[in-house]
Amino acid sequence: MSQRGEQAPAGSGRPVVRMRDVAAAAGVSVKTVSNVVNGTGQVRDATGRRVRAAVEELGYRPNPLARGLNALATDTITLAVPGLGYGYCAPLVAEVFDLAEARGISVVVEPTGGERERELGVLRDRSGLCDGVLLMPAAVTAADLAALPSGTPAVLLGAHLESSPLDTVAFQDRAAAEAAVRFLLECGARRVVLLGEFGQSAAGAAAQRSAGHRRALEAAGHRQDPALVLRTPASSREAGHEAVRRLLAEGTGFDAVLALEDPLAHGALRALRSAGRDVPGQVQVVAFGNDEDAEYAVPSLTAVRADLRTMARHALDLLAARVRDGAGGRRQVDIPFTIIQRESTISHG
Amino acid sequence: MSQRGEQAPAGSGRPVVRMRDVAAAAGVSVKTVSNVVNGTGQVRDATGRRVRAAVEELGYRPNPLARGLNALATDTITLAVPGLGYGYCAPLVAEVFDLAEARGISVVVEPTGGERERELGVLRDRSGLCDGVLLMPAAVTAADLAALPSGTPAVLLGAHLESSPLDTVAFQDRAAAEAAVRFLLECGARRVVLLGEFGQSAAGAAAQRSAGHRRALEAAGHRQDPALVLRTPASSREAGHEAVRRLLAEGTGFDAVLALEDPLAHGALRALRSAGRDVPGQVQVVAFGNDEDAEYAVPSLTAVRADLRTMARHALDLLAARVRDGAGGRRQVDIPFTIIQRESTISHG
DNA sequence: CTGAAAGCGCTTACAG
DNA sequence: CTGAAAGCGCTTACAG
Repeated sequence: MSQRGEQAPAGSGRPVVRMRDVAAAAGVSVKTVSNVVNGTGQVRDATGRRVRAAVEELGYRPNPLARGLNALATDTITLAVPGLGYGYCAPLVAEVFDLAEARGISVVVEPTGGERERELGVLRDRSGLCDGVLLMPAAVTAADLAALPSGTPAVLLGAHLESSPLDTVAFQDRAAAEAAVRFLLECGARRVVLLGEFGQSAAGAAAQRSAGHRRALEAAGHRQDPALVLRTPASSREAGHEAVRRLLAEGTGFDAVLALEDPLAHGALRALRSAGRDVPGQVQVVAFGNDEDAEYAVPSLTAVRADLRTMARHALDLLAARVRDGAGGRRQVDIPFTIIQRESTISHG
Repeated sequence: MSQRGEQAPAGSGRPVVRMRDVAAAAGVSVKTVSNVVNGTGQVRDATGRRVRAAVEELGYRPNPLARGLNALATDTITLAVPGLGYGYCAPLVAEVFDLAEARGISVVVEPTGGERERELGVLRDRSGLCDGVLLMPAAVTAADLAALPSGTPAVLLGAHLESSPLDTVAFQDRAAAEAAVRFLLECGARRVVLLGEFGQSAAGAAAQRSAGHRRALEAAGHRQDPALVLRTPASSREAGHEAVRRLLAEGTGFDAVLALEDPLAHGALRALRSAGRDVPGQVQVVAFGNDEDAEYAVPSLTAVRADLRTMARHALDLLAARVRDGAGGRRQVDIPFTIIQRESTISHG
């Protein structure tokens, strides 16, 4: 006997209509209802109509939980990001939503706060709930990932974790930073401040970008002055503002700023303005980011922009392949970038 | 017989460890494992240890789908918003995540694109997948909601839908707009432009805010000049820029702008700057929003700010009560607001 | 084209 | 304190 009979669950006030109820109403078996609802098997026209009428009549909706329990597939993926407020998380999440929807899969966003334990937790615990995980790693290391029992299919988003076992879609961070600094040098800059938050991870995006900064300087016969590498406690506007304000107060000379995240650049602009420095006349500014704020900043910000939609598409493709084909050689996709020139740099050539 | 036996599902490479496997390994029944895993019932210390060891050993993780199927509760809520790029969606989603996590419930974000059909679809189809729905309505009407088979518990977020049957947490939009306009009048403004995107819905936030605008003007002995109500096609910076640019080109006189969304105000600022109008000297600007951009705009923006965290908290409380207690009188919570004075208005008193 | 049975992985009464 | 059975709502082979 059903433990609930025809009753709704206590307190919910929601009548539960089961496939069985529809079958009874239509005078067919549960299997036939299932066939009609899912378009599987063959169903006679008349039967189909009768079933659909009953579905309509009773307001039947299939229970995805029960369906998923059988399929061992949920048509759901988990997207784990530090948080919607971090860097390009929000726009990237939006792109993933968009593409996933077109493919008929749901997306569950799981914030990790950029904490190692929570990043690992997602990989460990979301198995049953979703077909795969898209993780934007902040604190987790390649060793952590290698130690994980190879569970849920997963794809890393954003940064390369060199020896990690997982598929990765990453920005060409080092190349992008290198290009940005080269660009600034061509614009006449000589002393380029690197402004950003550096995590522990030597493989993280910030480290890659820092390496690019150094290489571009060295290629041009300069060297990376440690005084010009500003490590901020966060990637906020406030952090950018404070770091540049302090640099100005110290009297350290510089003529350009490369900000690793958009908000830092906005803070830097404000500090420069307060100090009466002209941008781009005295100091040029370039920011990593995809932010529409960049266009509306004063002056508008020259930006190193990665194509988040392309990133989202590759990530979903890799994950789908992984879910379908299981383990196998690690795959890696690099996302290119473009420099969008705006008012914060001196146009040239 | 199990259809999978000891095999992993084809292609996934993921070994599935079931409760039954743990039970076998620990030499107990499935029920006992369940007791240990969930902390239900009584379990002897030694048994508990043995079970936990087996769990660890085999890397067992409970399947939440199966658990949910029984409980008819999923500890998951669906948060349906137009999209992360819309208005205050992203920060509100972030707040909901935060609070939900602390309560141990997962949040699935479902973008609706602000389309009526998709908004209704969420309410109809997410029943099995979650315990309740938080919906930020954009296109749906009270009549639509009334016509819905009373299914999933749901709470409306943001705007009041007067005769809707659902619980609501809303901003005091009309009162806020009224206060903002009154504030501008006290700052010496006389002709206050209302800049925003108005949906079809007469009950929407924009309509409420427009009503507040009118009432404040009338209370001060002015009247709402239709030429100063700018209906934008979107709530983007671009739309704000274009609308104000056109108003300036037409030569219509005005000395203040109340923007219904933050980005519109940024666009307006840019148009004013291009036209050489001093802000706040010639034109004062106030924006609805919670945006940290407002602080870093040039000039920084005076904002009407609602407390999104408070809104998120009330929404979760209402939904939890609804899930727990079922149908009953409709509840409604109003979220207050504050005006944050910054550089875009002339300080007074 | 349709049905009766077994199963997905877990929990909930019911017995001991 | 622990177990064997029935059930959650659906689907998947297997028969007809």
